[in-house]
Amino acid sequence: MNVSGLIDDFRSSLSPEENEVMEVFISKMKKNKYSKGEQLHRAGKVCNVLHYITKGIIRTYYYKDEKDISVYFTQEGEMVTAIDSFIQQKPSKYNIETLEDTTTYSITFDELESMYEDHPSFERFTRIIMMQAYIDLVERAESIQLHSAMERYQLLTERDPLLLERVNLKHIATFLGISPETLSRVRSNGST
Amino acid sequence: MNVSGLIDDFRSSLSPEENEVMEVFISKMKKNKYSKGEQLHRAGKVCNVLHYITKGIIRTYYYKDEKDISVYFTQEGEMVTAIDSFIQQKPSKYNIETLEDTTTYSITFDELESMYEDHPSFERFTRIIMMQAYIDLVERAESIQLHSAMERYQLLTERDPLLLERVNLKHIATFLGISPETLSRVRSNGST
DNA sequence: CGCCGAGTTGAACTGAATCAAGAAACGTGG
DNA sequence: CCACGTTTCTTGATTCAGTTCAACTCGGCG
Repeated sequence: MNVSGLIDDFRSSLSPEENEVMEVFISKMKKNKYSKGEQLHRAGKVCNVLHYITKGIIRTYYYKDEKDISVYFTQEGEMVTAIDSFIQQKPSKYNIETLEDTTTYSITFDELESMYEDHPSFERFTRIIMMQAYIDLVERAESIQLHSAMERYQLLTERDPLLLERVNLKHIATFLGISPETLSRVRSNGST
Repeated sequence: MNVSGLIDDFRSSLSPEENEVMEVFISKMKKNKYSKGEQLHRAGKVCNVLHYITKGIIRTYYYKDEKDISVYFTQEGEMVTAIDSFIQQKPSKYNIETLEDTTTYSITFDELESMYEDHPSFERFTRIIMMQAYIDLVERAESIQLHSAMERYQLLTERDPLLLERVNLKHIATFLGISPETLSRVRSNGST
């Protein structure tokens, strides 16, 4: 899960009483600091924490036949959790690690559930986030299905040029669904 | 958007007062009948209708470089809308058509919004649907990224063998992200 | 009976993976 | 701050899965 802009964007669209609910939400969040290379979540475990990143960058990945496949990169202003596990509270297939020193604010699954109980209007927050996340994912799925390695790389450079500075190319490669060698060639050829 | 089982599954997990909200929801839905080949939505228009299918099958597709690409097939017990448009009320890139004579129950975007207003707990309905849809889509995106044409075809035959009986192979092919020729070969080779 | 779309089959071609080797960058300890 | 080993990235040669183009088959349906 990986939603842009989110909290600020969301809050600006809120009514006063909704904003109050958001205050409660934010007050429940706990600050965390992680150093580069730290593991936030391991595959096989149940993930019950949702992180909002204020500094740093986090990689979500898993193993497919021994090979490490990157699924998303989550940066400042975005949220990350092992989504498969968090939603259903079942063991996750994903690993989550920091790629830089990172600061997050986190909330647990239980706290979130109790938010829904106490403040039904808070469901709206998650609904809107999920919808946006869904649309982003549709775009990603289609980009993999329909675009060549070259096109996918170019789309990424347009959408998030900074990411290439922050993340190893081998991770970018698996994220794009291509081999590191192909990514290298795509980058040196440039135009075609 | 394409969620399995949904209304029945969902209702069985509801508390009495939640079930009441669902009654309101259902009472707002309007029955529709379409014949085979009818167009439910056209790309470029804003889609403000959500359909729940009780009979028939519907194909969502769009054009990429003149080519018709199938995105999903929605069957009985599932919901369909031009998701990109419905969520944000912007013009859609998708077309939606029936592949058989089809019966649906539909609700408009405005009615749904007013449901949220009047019954905040209804947000939960959409939240849970979106989450499930999200997880399904993640699986689909990964299947395209990581599996060969053969594997994708086999996954589909396991997950939904009936679909192959109801849908032209050329549509199955674009849905799987392969050419009709490759699909044909995959089907005749069988094992490998 | 002949047409038409759907599906199959064959041959040539191509984008990307794989395998292998070398170059560059990185970081850790002395 | 340099030296060394490790990891990351590039480059080349080969191979392969899947596309494209083209011809052909089959099953309706006017």
